[in-house]
Amino acid sequence: MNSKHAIISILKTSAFISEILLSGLKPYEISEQQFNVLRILRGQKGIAANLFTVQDRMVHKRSNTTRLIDKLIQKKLVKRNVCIKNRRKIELFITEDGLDFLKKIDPITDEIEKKVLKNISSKDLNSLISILNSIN
Amino acid sequence: MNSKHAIISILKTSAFISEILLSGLKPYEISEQQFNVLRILRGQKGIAANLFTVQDRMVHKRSNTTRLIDKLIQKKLVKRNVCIKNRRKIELFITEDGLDFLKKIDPITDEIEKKVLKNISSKDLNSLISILNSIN
DNA sequence: AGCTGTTCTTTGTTAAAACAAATGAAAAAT
DNA sequence: ATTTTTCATTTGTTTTAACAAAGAACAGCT
Repeated sequence: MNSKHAIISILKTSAFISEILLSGLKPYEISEQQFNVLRILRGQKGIAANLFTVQDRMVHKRSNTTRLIDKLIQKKLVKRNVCIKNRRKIELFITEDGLDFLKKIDPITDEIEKKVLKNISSKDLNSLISILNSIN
Repeated sequence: MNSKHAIISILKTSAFISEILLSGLKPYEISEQQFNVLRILRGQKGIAANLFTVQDRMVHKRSNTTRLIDKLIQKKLVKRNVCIKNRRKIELFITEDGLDFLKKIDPITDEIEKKVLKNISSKDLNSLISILNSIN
């Protein structure tokens, strides 16, 4: 009975946040997924990531990561090399341009994130995180 | 600091649930959004819904509701009339076929919903719902 | 070496989402 | 009564997601 409510709340809240984030990103002509990949690569701190690694950390695992990254490479935000040790694998890095780009957008997403959660107490925020993390 | 964690948890959990739901729906060849619209129309209990009403209750508000409903009409799960009182509006109803279809799928989604949340106590479930509802 | 199976990534194709603009109908204004 | 404005939905176009299948590279085996 409550399961259904909880599921709907999660899905709706997520869609609500996504829509706000997307409209914040729009002026910069980058999709939510591209933005996520870029942040994953920044999180690597110079260590190469292959497609599987990226996909594993992505929010939406069903999307076509190759083509998503193609777009980022077109924009020169990401660099792709073939791995010398295992030529099936690729090595992905964020470029300097990519880092600059993120630096420009960070304050915007930070503000959105804070704004969205402004009514939630710090205690509730922690409960929320821990409950959600026990789901997946 | 925690805002970012919370946002990511919400988005990831939602994507996780969506993917499971989608794979449950797949054998029935209906998308998550089509399924949602169908449930919204069932919730109307015979009262006509117009596009705006449906869109307002949908999880993803950016999608093209006209074409989404076209698909449901093709499948004869939904009926669309022009409203006589105001011919700009349309009247949407779920058909008998639509109700039967949902009756067939309900147990599957119910089971998924329960399974996904099986580790969450009833108390936590209620906190979760109330925290999320205070976001949007 | 040649064959077989497995891994990692790409490509092709179809369906759906995202956005802008257009249509048609009613209401309001002149 | 005609024009303008607003409303509700549809249509057109481009981008992205979803899925299946192919391709290239490696590892293990005989």
